Amino acid sequence: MAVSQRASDRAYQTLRDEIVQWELRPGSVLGEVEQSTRLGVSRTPLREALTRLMADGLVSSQSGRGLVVTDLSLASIREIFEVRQALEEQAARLAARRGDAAVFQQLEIEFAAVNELLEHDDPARHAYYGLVARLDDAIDTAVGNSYLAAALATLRTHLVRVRRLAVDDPARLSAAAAEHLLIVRAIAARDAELAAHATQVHLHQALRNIQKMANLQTGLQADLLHRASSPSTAAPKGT
Amino acid sequence: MAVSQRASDRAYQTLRDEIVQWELRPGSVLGEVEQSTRLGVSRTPLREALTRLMADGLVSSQSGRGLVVTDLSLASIREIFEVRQALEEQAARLAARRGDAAVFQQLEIEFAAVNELLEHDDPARHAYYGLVARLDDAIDTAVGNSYLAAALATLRTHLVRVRRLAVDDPARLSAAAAEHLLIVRAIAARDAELAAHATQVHLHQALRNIQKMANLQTGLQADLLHRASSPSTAAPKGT
DNA sequence: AACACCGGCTATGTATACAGAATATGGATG
DNA sequence: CATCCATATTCTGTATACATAGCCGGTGTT
Repeated sequence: MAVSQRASDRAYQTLRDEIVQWELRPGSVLGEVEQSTRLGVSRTPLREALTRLMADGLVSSQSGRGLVVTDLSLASIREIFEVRQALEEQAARLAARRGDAAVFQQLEIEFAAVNELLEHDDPARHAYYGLVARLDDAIDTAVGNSYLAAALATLRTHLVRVRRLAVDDPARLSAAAAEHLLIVRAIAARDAELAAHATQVHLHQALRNIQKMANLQTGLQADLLHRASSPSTAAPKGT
Repeated sequence: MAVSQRASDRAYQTLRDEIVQWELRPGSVLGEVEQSTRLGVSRTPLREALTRLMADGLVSSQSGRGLVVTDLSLASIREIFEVRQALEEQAARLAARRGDAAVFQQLEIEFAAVNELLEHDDPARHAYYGLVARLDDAIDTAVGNSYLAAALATLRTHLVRVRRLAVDDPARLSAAAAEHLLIVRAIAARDAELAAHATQVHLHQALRNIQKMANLQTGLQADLLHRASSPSTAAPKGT
């Protein structure tokens, strides 16, 4: 097995996935002994995993008493998007200047045909999000900036957490695909400023959609409790 | 003041300072036993410190065998500045919108009088860089975005490392202070776009200055060896 | 002489034991 | 009945012991 021989890596990835997938909800206390026994590793590698999670901002030490999964309020989502606007605009701009046009032309074709992807029976939208992930990878590669890539990587981790709240709106997904198409076209056409602007538009709409959904519900937090309580199977029971 | 009781914190800060101050040069191999004995802590907290340094991007595991202090080439400095442009422009813009004008008016007064600071006999420019640090803090506070603050914090760590290469130019420091003054004025006047543009100007000039100095020397690397020569510890391994 | 294999060594990765601190709890006293 | 203090428990933080894996050197064989 090439992946994750080290127990600390396994613990880190497991915990990170669980936090990102809302199996470990914000506010959950992560005791060392508790988690180490649960994950089947000793405390030493688990502590290393927790250290890395702290650096990611996924957990934080709650006033000296235990590590807790960080909260994800609507306010913090807005904060994440403020950083995202800055970094992704820059990434799109640089990718337009430096990218391999052929790569983005190929992506352009795929994004143009994304409606077919969305019509397939794919509740988790794996195909769609896989395409978005490939766009992210293509941008990272085109930019060729490890510091920017690292910053975007941690940011995207948080964004997966956000995604669990805002998905399931087919109309929004279709619109988002159209916005992505604009971005990809601009990059393929080597139009840096248009790529930057299109990215801004996309992020603005994405945040607006999240806020709209948050307003529909009577507070975001209340919904999280329901949505995260029924993990993988079945439809959430209507409230 | 609950400062760094934990041995892992002390080890982290010590190592981070040494890396940033070029006492531990790029390429230095950080063996666990070696460093733990040197710093007087056991391997466990030292490993935690190294984990955090890896997350910061100050050390990296060189092909799985041993942790080494990351390189800081001219290319990577350019990469750092690309991220910095994105983040600091956004920070300046948001600070202009949300900041307490009084705070920045006070900073404006101090930056206007910065030439007096520079004339004092202060080879390390502590007073000047202290003022810049207070501006950074004021911006962070004004923005009120923990994700942005965190991203800027790690970035600034790398920038201190860069600073060790590019300082010692009084003319540039004076010009930089003038650029800072423009930024502070724009924020105090609540002019977000001007603050963003002034920040871009400042960063452009700062990078240009670094590149100019790099060109004067016959390659940056050769100079690093001389400037950072602190022969006591950790010469790069090999030979 | 060159290459391959083997043995030892050093380094990391993990587990566990130990110490100190903080908190909760219970009993006693005002 | 409330409050305060003492004690016990449980947690984190640290140290050390142990296992394992990857390199280096040596030696033997081709």
